[in-house]
Amino acid sequence: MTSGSRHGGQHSAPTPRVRLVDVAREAGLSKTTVSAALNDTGRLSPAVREKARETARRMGYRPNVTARQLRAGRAKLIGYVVGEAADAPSVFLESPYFARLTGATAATALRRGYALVLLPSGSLQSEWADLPLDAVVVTDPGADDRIVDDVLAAGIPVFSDRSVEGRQGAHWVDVDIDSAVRSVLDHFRDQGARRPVLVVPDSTTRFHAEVFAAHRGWCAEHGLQERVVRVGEPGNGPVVRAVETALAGGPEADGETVADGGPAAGADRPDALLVVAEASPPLVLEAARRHGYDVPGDLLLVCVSEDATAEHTEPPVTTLTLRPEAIAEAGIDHLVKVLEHGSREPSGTLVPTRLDVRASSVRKHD
Amino acid sequence: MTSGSRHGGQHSAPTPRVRLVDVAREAGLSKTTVSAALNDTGRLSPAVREKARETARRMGYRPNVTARQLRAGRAKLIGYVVGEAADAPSVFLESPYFARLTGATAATALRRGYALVLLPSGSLQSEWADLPLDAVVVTDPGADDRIVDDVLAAGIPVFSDRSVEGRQGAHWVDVDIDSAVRSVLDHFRDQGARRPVLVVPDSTTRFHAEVFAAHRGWCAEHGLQERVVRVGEPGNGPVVRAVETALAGGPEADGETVADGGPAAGADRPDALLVVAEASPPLVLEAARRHGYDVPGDLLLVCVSEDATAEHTEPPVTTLTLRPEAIAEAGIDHLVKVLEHGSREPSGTLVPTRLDVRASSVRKHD
DNA sequence: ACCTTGTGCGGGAACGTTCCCGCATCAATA
DNA sequence: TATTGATGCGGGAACGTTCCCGCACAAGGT
Repeated sequence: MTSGSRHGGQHSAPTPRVRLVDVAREAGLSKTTVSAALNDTGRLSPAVREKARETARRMGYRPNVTARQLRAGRAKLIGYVVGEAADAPSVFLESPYFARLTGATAATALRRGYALVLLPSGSLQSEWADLPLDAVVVTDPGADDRIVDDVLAAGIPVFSDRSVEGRQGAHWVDVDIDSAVRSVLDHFRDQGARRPVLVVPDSTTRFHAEVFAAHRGWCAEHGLQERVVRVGEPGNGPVVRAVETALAGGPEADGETVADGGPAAGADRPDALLVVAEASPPLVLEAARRHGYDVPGDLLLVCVSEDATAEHTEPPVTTLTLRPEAIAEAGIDHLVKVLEHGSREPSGTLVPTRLDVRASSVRKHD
Repeated sequence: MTSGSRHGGQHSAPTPRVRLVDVAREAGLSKTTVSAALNDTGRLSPAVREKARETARRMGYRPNVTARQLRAGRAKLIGYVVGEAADAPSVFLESPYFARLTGATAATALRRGYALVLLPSGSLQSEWADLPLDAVVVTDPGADDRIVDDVLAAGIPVFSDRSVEGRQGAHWVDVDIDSAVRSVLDHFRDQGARRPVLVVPDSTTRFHAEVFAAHRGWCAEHGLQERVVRVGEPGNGPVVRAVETALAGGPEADGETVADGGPAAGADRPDALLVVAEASPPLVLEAARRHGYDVPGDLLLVCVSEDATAEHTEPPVTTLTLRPEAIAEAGIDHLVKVLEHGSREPSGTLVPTRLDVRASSVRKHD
């Protein structure tokens, strides 16, 4: 047992990786000294320090991260799950919002020294059970989602949205969707619209429930009829059909339901449309045109979307961005604070949105 | 030093986690026995096995994954990088192709017992250096990309596309884009098109180079003029402008260049369009309409895209899908084979594509 | 009666690192 | 010359697990 094939020799000793002791022996030093030299700690003479470093470099030494982690007690790993739609496995990334949120979260985490492990929605706990996760980020958990409970039960801190507020070991960052919805409705009103209609998914997500509530509140305060079309399932098809329902008249088949007074035809046609469901702006625009609307002449349009196509349509579509990058940064910052400074406060952060006003929601001056 | 606050006591001993020895002591057994009981190995009497399990359950024992990994020598962790566009940090997920590929890779890997760590493009090696990665998956590395070299130099196996073929420690899975491009051109020809034009990014990616080569080969074999418009940068804006260049006539400003004989106006107008650059199908369709084309009357259209909006346009757009799920599965299967069965073969796998023919590329029968 | 075989469990090393010490050595001071 | 203090380096434990052994004891055969 000299160099190759240590433990239970496989067949051809893939790469008898060089350890700290190997470097130490080669350099005629102790592993303690070499460790100190490489980590720039301890009291060492410059000569010895350089000798250790040079030897390590020459031998191609790379520290064993796992051993380090064991010593340190933390793996600097964060799990990342998107709740909701556990039935539609791993399609979540197709949504521009989640795509950008995911990318930004990974990048921010890495800059703070943490790596993000992608956990597809609906992952069994047996699958992430043997990952040394320091925390788990759960974005948009469904109301009946098991994942949050499972992770908390495993003793792992959870970072999610406001729906986990108050639970032991759970922290949250959320978007200020109440103000956002109100600001869009205000914008519609400023532009002269009096019959705005809202298209929103009929999901168990806290986010969508809050959109609905904010809209209801605003309508009540302004004495306006509440016009809502709810979309049964995600995807461009259902959303486009819901938009058509909203624009054409009464409720139709296919999962959509109309709450309270639905939009009516004729003189009562809607004059503004707020689409909160994730849908491609060009498709929404096309649907409006098919139903004889001129945007923004007859209909003001705002989509809650991160879809970049919005600025390339004719007219460009006004979007309300949730600023996923800002959410990611706020979330990771909060996480690091809790994990490293033992911040016991289960407080949360509210991130503001931004309305990018484009031609689709600005009334023409004629 | 009894239970709480072992090493250098922090301030309030967050959670003095229960270890194997704690369970053992509590149950009046040895750690060896408890370990065997929980892992269902060794020779134990049913009574003892159950006692150990019950005690562990009662005490809320959860094994330390890091220690396990140290013993096992592998962390079952795979890095995942998207090369190219290191300048546009972490936007890659917005492309439906990469989004689906990423999701599918994560899901497949997890099913095989590996977890995926998301490494934003342009990550410094100092950032992933202290991750216990068993392998790194690099999708679409740019020709001058440092990442592949860095990872290989770190002694970590790389799984990428065919561009890494032949390099020590590198393995590949690629898409059969040559056949794919030819099949689309054949399809155009079958539908009566004689002046197809190709829109392709001007990138250093192997994929795009191969698209260009396949097109050139097919044109030469069929004695057709080679019509190509290259797109300088990614994004819907540039691609749409490139499409307009292709449809309108000669080369224009804004980064596009026309190789060889560019598409001409008048009677020589193109009658088929193959867009390989990632772009929103509705936007491409709209651009064609703006230039007076009827699709598929005057112009057959095929997009290489995973964008789900393609089936919701009017007419629906024919797409060539690279089948990201299939690529992911082939890649991970190959990876597991190499990592676990020590398969030294640096061979690769070629995954076939699929053409989803829709109305946009089928000539009307009149 | 002894030797063998098998079963049930525990001791201890190993995985590779970090870090707390302790022991030399040497300069500076009494 | 003896005492202190600082400096430079190494020994060994610890992190929490798995797994190779070895030991005790019981049962079966001669």
